[in-house]
Amino acid sequence: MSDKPTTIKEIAKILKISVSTVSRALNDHSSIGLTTKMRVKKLASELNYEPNQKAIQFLHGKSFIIGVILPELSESFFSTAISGIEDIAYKRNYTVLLAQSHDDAEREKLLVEKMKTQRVDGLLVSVSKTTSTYEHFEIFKRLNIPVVFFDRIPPIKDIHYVASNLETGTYEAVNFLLKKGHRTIGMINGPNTLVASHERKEGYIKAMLSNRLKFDPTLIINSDLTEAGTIEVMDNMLNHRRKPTAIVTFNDYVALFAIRYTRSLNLNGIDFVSYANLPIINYMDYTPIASVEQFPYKQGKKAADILIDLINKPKNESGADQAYFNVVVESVLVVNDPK
Amino acid sequence: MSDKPTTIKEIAKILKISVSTVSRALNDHSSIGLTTKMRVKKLASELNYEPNQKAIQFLHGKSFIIGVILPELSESFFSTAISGIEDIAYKRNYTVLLAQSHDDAEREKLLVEKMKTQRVDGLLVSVSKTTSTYEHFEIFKRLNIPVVFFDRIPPIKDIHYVASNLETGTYEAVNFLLKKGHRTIGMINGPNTLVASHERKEGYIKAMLSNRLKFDPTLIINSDLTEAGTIEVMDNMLNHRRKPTAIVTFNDYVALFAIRYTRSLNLNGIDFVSYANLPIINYMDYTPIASVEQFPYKQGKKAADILIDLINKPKNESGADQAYFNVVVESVLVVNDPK
DNA sequence: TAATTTTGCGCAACCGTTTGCACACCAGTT
DNA sequence: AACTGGTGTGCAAACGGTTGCGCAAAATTA
Repeated sequence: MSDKPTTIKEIAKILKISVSTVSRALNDHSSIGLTTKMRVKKLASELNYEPNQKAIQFLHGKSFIIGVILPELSESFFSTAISGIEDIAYKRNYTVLLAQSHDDAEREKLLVEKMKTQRVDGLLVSVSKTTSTYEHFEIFKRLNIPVVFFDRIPPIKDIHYVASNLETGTYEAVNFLLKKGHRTIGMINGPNTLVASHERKEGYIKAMLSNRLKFDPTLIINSDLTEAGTIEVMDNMLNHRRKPTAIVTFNDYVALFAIRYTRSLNLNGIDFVSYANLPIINYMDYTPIASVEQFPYKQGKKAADILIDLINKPKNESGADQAYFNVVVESVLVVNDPK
Repeated sequence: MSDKPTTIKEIAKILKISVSTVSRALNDHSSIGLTTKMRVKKLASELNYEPNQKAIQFLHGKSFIIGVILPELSESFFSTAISGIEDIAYKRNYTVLLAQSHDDAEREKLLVEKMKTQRVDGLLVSVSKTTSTYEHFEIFKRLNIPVVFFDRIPPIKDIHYVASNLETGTYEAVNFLLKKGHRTIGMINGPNTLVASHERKEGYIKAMLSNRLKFDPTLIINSDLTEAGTIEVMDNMLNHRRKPTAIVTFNDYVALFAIRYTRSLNLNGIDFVSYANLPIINYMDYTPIASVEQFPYKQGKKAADILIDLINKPKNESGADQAYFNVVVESVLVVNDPK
C-alpha cells in the first residue's frame, strides 16, 4: 500500500504539466488558471500528497525548530517555564527541541553540540549549576544562530537574557520579616558562581541597611543546595552566637529540607521565607510563610518571544554592534495563607 | 565577519578540486589520497566548516528527530519519563521534539499535525485524558512513520505500546490492605475511558475474590481526578453504609486531595494506598502508607528504544501484517516508611 | 615494453521544492 | 498590420551534500 510519499513530480507527470505549475497551483499562486488549480488540488488530495518539509527546510535554510536546554524538568520552575516556551513557539509556528543537562556541565556541552548539528534556528538555555566555562555557546555566534539565556544566566557580557530580578524580591522578603519583628535573619544562599546568589545577597543587605540595621555577613551562609548541605548549614545557623529567628532560603526545596530538619529537632518558632512558590507547598503542613514568586511561565514566554524575534530579525546589515536584550521579570513576594 | 556558513563548494573552489573529492575527503573515503585529505581537512577546520544538516536530512529523508506528545510535564510521572526517553534518544543519536497537550484533545490533534509537518522520524504519545477519537494518529501509518504509545494508551487495536500493568500492582495493593486487616476497602478510580481504570478495577476484584471476600461494586467510585471531584467522591465514601477503613486512590495527587479533606474533617484512621510514588511524598507529613510504583523512567526508556528500533527496521518487505510491540512494565507496591 | 591493476580524482545525477525569467497565446488598442 | 498587455504555463537554476561510474596517471605485474 503506502509506498514512498507522493511528490510534486508524480502529480506533474500524471497531469502532464510541469512541476512548477503544480507547485504554484498548490500554493495558490495568482498566475495559475483556476481550472488547473482545481485539477492539481483534487489529485493532490486524492494521492494524500504532503509536501516534504525536509526539502522545504533545506531550500529556505530554516527548520522552524528552537532548541531548549535546561537543567531539570522535574523542577517545577522549569516544567512551568517550558510550557510558556512551548505556547509561544506553538503560536509562532515553531517547535521545541528539548534537552536536559541534569546540571552536568559536560552533558550540557554535548547537548549544545547536538543542537548545533540539528541546526536549530535558535537556542534557549538555562545553564547548569556546574557550568563554569561558556565557550561552547560561542559557536552559535559564529553560525549566526541566536541564543537567549533564561533564569540561570551565565556571568558574561554580550548575551541576550531573561531573568527575574531577585534583588527586589529578596528586599521585599527581608523587609517583610523585619516588619514582623524579626531582627536576626539568616540566609541560606546558593553557590557564588550563580548570578542569583549575588542578587539575593544584595537584596538582603539593602533591606537591612534601609532599616538602619547593621549587616552581619556571618548570617549569610552558602550551601550546595542538597539536603545534606542544607542540614550542615542549618547546624551552623542554629549554633550561631546570634541564632536567627527567621531564615531566608535559596529555594523551596532548601526550605523544605531546613524545615524538616528543625522539626526533627523539635525546634519551632523559626519563620522561613523562600523562593519559587512551588505548588507542593499547598500539600504541606509546615511551609515557608512567604515565597518570592518568579513567574516561570512568563519568563519562558518572554524568552521564547525574544528568541523568535531575533531569528526573524533582518541580518545585522552593517555588521555593527547589535543590541542585546536583557529583560528582567520582576519577582514579587507572595505571603502564604496560614493553615 | 561571519557571513554565510562555509560550504563544501567553497572549499572545492579554493583548493581547485571537485566537490565530490572534498565530500569524500571529509568522510574519510578510502579512495582519496592522504595528502588531499589533509589539505581538505585543514582548510575545512580553518574555515569552520560545518556540514549543513538540513541538506543531509533532505538527502537521506531522515531527520533524526523523534516527536513526543504527552499531557503535562509538571506531573512528575511525565517529567521522569521524558528523562528516560531523552537518555535513549541521546544514546542512539536522536533528538526529542517535545509538546504538551495539557490534557486537551483538540490541542493534541493540532500537535500531531505539527509533528507531521516537521516530519519527525517517529512519534511517542501518551494520550490526553480527554481524547476520545484516534483517527489523527492514522496519518502516521500512511506516512510509514512509527508511533509508540506509552502509559496512557488508547483503547484501540494494532498499535505499539509500553505501559505498566496496573492490575498486578493493584492486586498487590489490595492484598496488602487485606493483610493489614482491612475488610472494607474503597477505590477512587479514574474515568472509564482510560484503560488504566479497568486494570485497577480488575486488580481490585481479583484480590477480593482470591481472599474469598465478596466484591461490592459500590465501593469503587469514578472521579474526574480533580480536587473538587475527589472531595465529592470522598463524601460518598464517608456516607457509604459500609464506610471504608482503607481507600485505594487513582494516583498520589488524588490521595493528597483525599487525605487533606479527611484531615480537614478531623477524621483519622483511614489508610490510603495510591499509585505513582511521587517524590513529594517525602515532604509530606500525612501520606499514603503505600504506593504502586510504575517506573516512569524505565517506561520512557523502553518506549524510546522500541520507537527507534521501529524507525530503523527494514521496511515491511512483503507488506505483510507486521508485529506490534506491546510491552508491559510490571508495577510493584512500595510500602512507605512510617514517619 | 606492453599489459594489467591500483590509486586518485572528476563528472553528473539526484533528493523535492521554489522562483525568476521567457514565451506563447489571445484580446483589445492604435 | 503592428503594438501593447494580460494570462497561463514551462524551463532551468538553485539549495548542499552524496555517490555510481568513468577515466587518467601511476604502480605493479608479466
